[in-house]
Amino acid sequence: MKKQKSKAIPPPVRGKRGPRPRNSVTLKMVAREAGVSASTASRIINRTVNVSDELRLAVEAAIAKFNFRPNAAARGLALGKTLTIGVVSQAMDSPFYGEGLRGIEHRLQQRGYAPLFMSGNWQEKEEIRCMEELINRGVDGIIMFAGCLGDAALKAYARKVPIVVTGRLLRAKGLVSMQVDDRNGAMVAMRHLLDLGHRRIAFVSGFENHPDANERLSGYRSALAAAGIAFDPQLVVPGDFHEEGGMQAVYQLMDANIPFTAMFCVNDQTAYGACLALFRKGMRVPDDVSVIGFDDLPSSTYRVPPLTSVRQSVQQLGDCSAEAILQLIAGRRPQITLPPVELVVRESTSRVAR
Amino acid sequence: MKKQKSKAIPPPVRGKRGPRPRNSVTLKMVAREAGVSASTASRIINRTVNVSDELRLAVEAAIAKFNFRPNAAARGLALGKTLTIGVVSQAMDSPFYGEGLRGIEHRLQQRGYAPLFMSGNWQEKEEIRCMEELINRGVDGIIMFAGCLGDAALKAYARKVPIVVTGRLLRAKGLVSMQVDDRNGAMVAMRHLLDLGHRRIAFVSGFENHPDANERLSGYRSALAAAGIAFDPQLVVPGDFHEEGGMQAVYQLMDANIPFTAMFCVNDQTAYGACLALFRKGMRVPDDVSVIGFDDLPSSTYRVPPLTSVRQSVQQLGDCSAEAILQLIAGRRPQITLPPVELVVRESTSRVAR
DNA sequence: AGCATCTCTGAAACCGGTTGCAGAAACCGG
DNA sequence: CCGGTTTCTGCAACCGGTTTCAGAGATGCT
Repeated sequence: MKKQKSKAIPPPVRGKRGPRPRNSVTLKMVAREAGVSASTASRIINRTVNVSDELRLAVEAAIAKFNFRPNAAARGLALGKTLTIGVVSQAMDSPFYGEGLRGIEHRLQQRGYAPLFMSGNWQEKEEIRCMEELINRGVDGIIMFAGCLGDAALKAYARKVPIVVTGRLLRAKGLVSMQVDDRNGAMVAMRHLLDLGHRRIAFVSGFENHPDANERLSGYRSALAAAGIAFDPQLVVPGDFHEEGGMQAVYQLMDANIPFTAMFCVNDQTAYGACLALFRKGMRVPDDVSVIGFDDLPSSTYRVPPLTSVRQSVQQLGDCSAEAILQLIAGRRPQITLPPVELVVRESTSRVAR
Repeated sequence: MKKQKSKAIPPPVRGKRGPRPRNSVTLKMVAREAGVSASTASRIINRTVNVSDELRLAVEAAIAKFNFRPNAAARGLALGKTLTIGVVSQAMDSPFYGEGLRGIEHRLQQRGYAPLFMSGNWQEKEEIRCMEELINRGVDGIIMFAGCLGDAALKAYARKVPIVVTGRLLRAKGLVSMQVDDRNGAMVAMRHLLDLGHRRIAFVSGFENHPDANERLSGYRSALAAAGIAFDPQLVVPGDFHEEGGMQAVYQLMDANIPFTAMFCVNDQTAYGACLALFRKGMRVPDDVSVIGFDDLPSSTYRVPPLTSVRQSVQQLGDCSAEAILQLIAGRRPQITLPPVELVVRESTSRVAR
């Protein structure tokens, strides 16, 4: 007889608790105003069952009067869902991620979900922190936008919460991956340069072993092979997916006196850096060197000269990821196809000088 | 005697409810594992009171064993706070907002808060939707980053939740505003151009009546006045804070045959557009026309040529806003000062051609 | 030893919603 | 006019934490 249930203690309705200056209207208040119970009010709000018109109108009036909005935390707690999707990317201020995030935000919003963005800053450890944080905030799903977390870890997380990951191919339960056709995009870019008569084409890559970089390199090599041009490893220079990498690549090539008439950059930011370095070296784009990027960031339209690039619509990638995670949450196996890559010819490429 | 508390109804511990496949470890499970009650476990986790070392270790072990992380929704509900700050900006994919958001994110994260970003897309109605959504999600505070919502509405919201707003001056209870020194920044930019000998300086503005644009215009006029140059309204052209506006401005000036040797653009994006339009018109920057921007976006470093600009560190602005909202929540009246604006001279400005 | 204090700990009341269950009211057919 | 349905509605039990309050030991003091 550990302790025998009260009765000796007539529940002494304790007064207000300490910290409760919450400035919010509660369901109970609405219900009282409308002269119904909280349950009924809840049911009316969620259209769970039919109720008489009379009550419905009364409740709706009360809601309007108080401008009542149900507390999301409470609802989340009761329902076990938060209508929130976690999004892990690398940096908010990167034009690449920014565009993707916009796509995600737009799609989620129109479905009543809100995104919770977190940045991993290109560090696996930070990404893990983000995942943990998102999970214990109870997000209904997670979109990992071009992250660098290992496949195994990702699969493990997928057992706790639905996940959509972009930028790699990976199959697992509760997980969907989406990847743009890097290889094909690279071939499209290369074909453009080859058509313009270029034969010495440099490739500025990204971080070593980054899947996107590898795929694009693979496309680069295939296109060369298809054109019957021998692959010259000297023309492949590592980068960092940022402007700085593009600049260094140009300096490295020119300092080593390696001749080239065109550059295929792993992404637009790298191309920006390359253009600047070429400018510093007194080379004109495209008259002396043609430059082509990948991603077609919005700002590429406004570069001087406007940059030729391979469009993969990062925004659309984000949009599709959002759609996929929603379907995954709904229990369907999403079958989403990304739009094909597309060459956008502007003014940074031209026929090779003879 | 409304209804006399049970006793007739021996609380028939109902079995598991329908939808509860939640894959989470609960405090109760941890407590049971450690052989203590939930209350004690909670106290240990939050360091609310002293407990014997023995129990603490037991609980910590259990937490580690299950990798327990308290459910944020439940905690939020109980505490009345969510450790979440709502952030309303205009667009995630804008380099300007992206940078600010990054500053906010970084600061919040190191204080254990998470940002909930929402975009208003330059529409007051959308901003209202964001505010409502954030409030009923129970955010602890809101940062309105360069928003366009009316002052009155903002003040009204400030009575429900602490607010920090950037880009305008406004005093109200529960509200703090932060503004960069637009006027002074504009004067710094102008002084630079004037020092280089320019006399016909165009100003490309933003949306009409936008406070930032007005302040910068005011600085433009003051600098002219200080240099003893008459203000020529023909040289002031409206824009849209985007590249497109900068392009149109150049076309408008040149089509009207209005001579100018330099342009002061209301922000960097406008300057990008101006540079492109000048390029299209066959004018060289800076040889024929000097161009200066405002904001010093990261990508300005990598333009061709690198853009001279007034640095206001949007990231730092975000950082300060985050600090301010945290202080406001803590009940202190924040006393934050932004770093002063700073001229960054690069290669888009040069001495006027004679 | 006896009584007042102090320190820990657990039961139970909350936070603000949702929902299973059952009772009440309205509706029906015989 | 009555039992059987069907439709509504309210009570109370959750969701997973935090916190008040009181009870149990341990300690201190006379």
